[in-house]
Order: sequence, then structure tokens, then C-alpha cells
Amino acid sequence: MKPGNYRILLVDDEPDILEFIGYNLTREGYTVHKSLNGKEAVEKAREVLPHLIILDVMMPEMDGMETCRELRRFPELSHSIIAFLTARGEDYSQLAGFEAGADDYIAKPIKPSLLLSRVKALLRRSAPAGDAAERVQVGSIMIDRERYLIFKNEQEISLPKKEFELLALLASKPNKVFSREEIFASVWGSNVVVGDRTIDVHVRKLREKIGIENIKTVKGVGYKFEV
Amino acid sequence: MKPGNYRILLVDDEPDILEFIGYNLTREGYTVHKSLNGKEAVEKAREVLPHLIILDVMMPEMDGMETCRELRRFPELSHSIIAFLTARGEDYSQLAGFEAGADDYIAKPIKPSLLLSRVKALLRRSAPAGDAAERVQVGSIMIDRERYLIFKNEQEISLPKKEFELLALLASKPNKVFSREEIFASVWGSNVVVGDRTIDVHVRKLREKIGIENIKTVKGVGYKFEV
DNA sequence: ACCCATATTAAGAAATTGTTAAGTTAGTTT
DNA sequence: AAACTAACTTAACAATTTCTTAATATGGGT
Repeated sequence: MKPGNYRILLVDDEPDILEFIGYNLTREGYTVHKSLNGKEAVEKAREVLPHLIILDVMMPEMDGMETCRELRRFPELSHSIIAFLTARGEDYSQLAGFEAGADDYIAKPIKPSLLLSRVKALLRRSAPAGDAAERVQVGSIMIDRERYLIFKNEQEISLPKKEFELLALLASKPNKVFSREEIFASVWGSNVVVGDRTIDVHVRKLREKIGIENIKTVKGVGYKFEV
Repeated sequence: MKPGNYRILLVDDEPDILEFIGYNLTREGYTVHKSLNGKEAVEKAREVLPHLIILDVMMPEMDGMETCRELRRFPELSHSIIAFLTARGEDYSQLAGFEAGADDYIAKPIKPSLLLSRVKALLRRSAPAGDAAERVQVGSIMIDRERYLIFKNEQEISLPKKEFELLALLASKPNKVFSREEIFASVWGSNVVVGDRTIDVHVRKLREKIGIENIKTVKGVGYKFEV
């Protein structure tokens, strides 16, 4: 799973820390959400179902421990990993934290590189819990990248790589016209040189297999997938 | 999963510590194995396939870091969680540890109650991963990781390691297409370099043994186990 | 009707995978 | 440690699928 597919919720009452950690995680490609307090965190967690929740122990009102216990009450969050952020020296009983359902402790201040390694290690274990498969539905066509299959009206259609990628591209933005250049760049790669009619041939095969009505030609401009 | 079903491998060069931690874990119901050095640890790990390996960082000859890297070379151990035991003050770079494939750091000396909480937290993550389930049924195939055996229609089939790991990987997500890169990374380990046709040959043997209908080729993309 | 961009077709090129057998390596037994 | 065995890898070639080309057809717009 790529970092981009992971959601991380950051909870700390200090905006600076939120900003700092958030920046480092975002730069790595993770999707980062932030909350300034426990109450807000619980709401946001239930909304975005993060894979990892990083929780500051010391917070006004609802502290990390309490927030953790609260989070653990919701079954939809049972697969989320919870890590505590604790200032070195705060001799918080880690015991209580683990009992509350925490998975890890991270000491502050923390070097970005170490934080990233740690996050990676934590998420490595969560991967197979996997959520929604990577599928896209457009019109009567469903594209399942994981299985590398197309479904049209419950019927399974297997496409060769180029045709699959072409269809996936067009369907990624229904009704948008993709120029030949865009199609080449995305499906073939920028440095590959092939003849002019190659795209047409693939389009033809696609139309043959998934129906002529979806893929439309815009003369002089390109092709589009119409819903 | 009850503690009794978990296997933990303890690795430390000091018998006292081995004894102390071992006693606490055993009392809790875990099945505990012990090794006094890295080399022995790797052998034992491959034999008992522990769910959790607790590794002292400071050891003569082969230190924790090196042992960890060695352990990670074996695909059958890729599901084991590895935690480092580090004396407080030893300013070992945790970074190197995580990069070597560690999942957690535990500081010595550690209170038994905290250790147990920590172990529980680590194993909690391994449980739902599904890999900890020693048997998986997919289609007409049952995979028994513990005994390293495959069953097809009640019939027992014994597979060599590479074939077993390959099948286990493909069957871990039926219908998902695994790219050759993914397969290499999981079955061979990311730093191993072997020829192009190696996977094909193993696939062929698998098809020979468990039937041609299950393992499908997606040309230019990879292989999948279809149910 | 003419032009131009696209459609269609089939052939053969190119790329990928399948198969086989022999060569290596690793693990076990004696 | 030598001999044996099973597992794994390599390499050459075959088979297959996919991709591209090129030649020709079609069809809307001026």
C-alpha cells in the first residue's frame, strides 16, 4: 500500500507541533488530518476512519488517555492504530496507556526521520486489515484495478494492459476530453514513440469489447468517456 | 486469540534476563522459546515461527540489529513481529532498527506489568492481520502455515518453501493481481536478485501440483489466484 | 466533391510468458 | 566430510498474447 492510501489523524493542543509533524507526514505522501483536542478528534476519527491516530498525552480538558479510551469505544475504529506522543520526562505510566488501548509510545521531541520510520513500522502491521478495494464505477462500467478486470452489467471482461490503462484513464474523468498527447503521456509514457494510428486501434478494440456508446471521438481534439 | 496460542521467542545473551522475562511471559500463558545468541535465534525462529520475537540489541558476535536483518530475510518470518530490547541510555539509533525491520523498541529495565501490556499491544496488532490465523481456506485449497502444508480436497500436498510462500501470497488475497515486483519482495525478499524466468518456473510447478485452473496470468501485470 | 481526421483490418513485430532440462546450491544422512 | 537428495535457479527455445504498422476505407465539414 502506498503512503497516499493511508490516513493519519494527528491530535495535539499545540498548533506548532501539529504543523511540524503534519508537514513531515504530508511530505511523505500520507493523508493527514488534524485535531486540537480530544472531543474534536473523536468526531474526526469516526468521520475519516484513520489507519493511525497519533495522540498527545498532555492536553487540556480531555487528555490523551481519556481520548484513547473514548476512541476505543467505537467498533469502526477498532482497526485504527493509536500511538501516544509523550514529552520525554513526563513519567506518565505507559501501563495505563497500553491498558487504554494504545499501540505505541513516541517520545517528544522526535526527529522527523525517526518519526517516519516509526510510522512506517506501525502501518506495516495494519496493512492487511485493508479497507475498500480499489474500484471505480462509471456509468455501467466498473473498473477493478486490483483484479485488473472490467465489469459491465455484472459481466466480467478481461482486457490487455494497454486497453485497460486507456479505459482507466478515460474513465478517471468521465466526460473530459483527453488529447492524444495526454493519452500517450499517461498510457505509453512520455519517451515512447509509436505511430499515429495506434491509439485509434486500441480505442476500436475497447469499443468492440465494452460497447461503442461510451467512448466518443471529438474530432481534432481527442477522446472522452461519456456517461 | 488466547495467550496460549501465541509463541514468543526471547533472544538475549544474559541468561538472567531470559529467565526473568521468560518467567513473566510464561506465567501469563504465552509459549516462550529462548535463545542466547543471534545465530541460534534465527534457527529457532525458522523452526517455531514465533508471533513475536524480542531481541536484545546488545549481544556479542551477532547483535540485535544484524539478527533482525537476518530474520527478515526469511519470508516465513515476515509475519513475525520483532521488538528490540534496549538498555536505557544506550543511545542506539532507533532509526537503524526500524529500517532493519523492527516493529518496536522496549527499554530495559522494564517492569513486568508494563512488559506484558506492551506484548499484548504488539500481539493485538498481529491478530486481525489474518496471517496469524494458521489456516486459511480459499476455494478448494487450504493452507496450513503452521505445518507448512496444503490441502486440496482433503488431500495433503507438501510444497517446497518457495512454492508454498508463493501460493500463500497469491491466496492471501484471492483474485488480486500480484505484480512480479510484489512477488519478489514478499517471497524472495527485496534485496535478492534472481533471473526473470524464476517466478514462471515456480508458477508452473504450482500449477502442476494444485491445478492449472486457480493460478491465472495477467500478461504484463502479474499473477493471481482466482476463486 | 475534396480534404482531413479518424475507422477498420489484417499481418507481422515485439513483448511476455510457458516449458524443459541441465546446472547450482543447500540441506541431510551416513 | 563425502555422498546423497531435494530445492532452486538458469538458460535456451517454444508458444502465446499483445501491440504496432501500414494500407485502405469512411465520413463529416467546407
